[in-house]
Amino acid sequence: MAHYKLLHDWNVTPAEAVALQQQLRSQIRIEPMANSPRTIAGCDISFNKFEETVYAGIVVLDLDTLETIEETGVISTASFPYIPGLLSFREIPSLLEAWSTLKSEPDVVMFDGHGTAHPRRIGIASHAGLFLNRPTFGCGKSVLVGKFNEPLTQRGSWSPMLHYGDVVGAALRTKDKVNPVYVSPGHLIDLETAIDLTLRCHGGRRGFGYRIPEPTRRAHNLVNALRRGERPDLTS
DNA sequence: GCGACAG
DNA sequence: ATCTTGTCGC
Repeated sequence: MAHYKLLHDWNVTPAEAVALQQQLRSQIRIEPMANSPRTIAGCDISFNKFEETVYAGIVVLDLDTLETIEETGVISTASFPYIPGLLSFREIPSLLEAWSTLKSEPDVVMFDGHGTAHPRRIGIASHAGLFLNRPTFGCGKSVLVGKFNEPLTQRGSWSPMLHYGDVVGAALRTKDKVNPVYVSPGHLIDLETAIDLTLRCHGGRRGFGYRIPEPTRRAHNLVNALRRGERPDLTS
């Protein structure tokens, strides 16, 4: 089973969460990946509004064929509320539970959110990367922080996202004429590699494929099916 | 002080 | 995030 290191307690107040981010940010390493990845994991959580129960899932794919290698899901509970800038404290705990049930160890992990494109440069992808101790990056559907020029409409076009003088990520077009996704490195990876991997995770080519990259898309479908009770096999 | 604000 | 049908545009 895949493991991770519990760097700190998750039972904290919002103020303590911010203090933890300030303390952890110095440990984040933005650098080229040490090894060429063969597998990539996508993760996501789903829940019914106003309820504590959350459904967390992870899907592992082969980077070359985009075939699903493994998938897992868990039903858990999230006590921390959603607060912009503190998303990791709400989602990572349950995602780690799912992670611990994985048989394989993904080479790199994609998150539905941001990495360095965060007010304190430690979005969910970066935070999780420290716990998992492996390359991670974020691919969000909307912006938290960062200014950028609209990239050209062609798939593959991108423009840097700037925040207080730092290039924190990229607005990347994953498909012709559709809104861009926002990519940023999490830990043990650089922006260029994160962009490349995101493009490789597209069922791409001429009108096929979606805006959301396959790892996240499949994880999203998985957790929704779990929430609706359509995947009893993942529970028992 | 006002507005913005991942999922 | 989630609740939901049709509809505008390429």
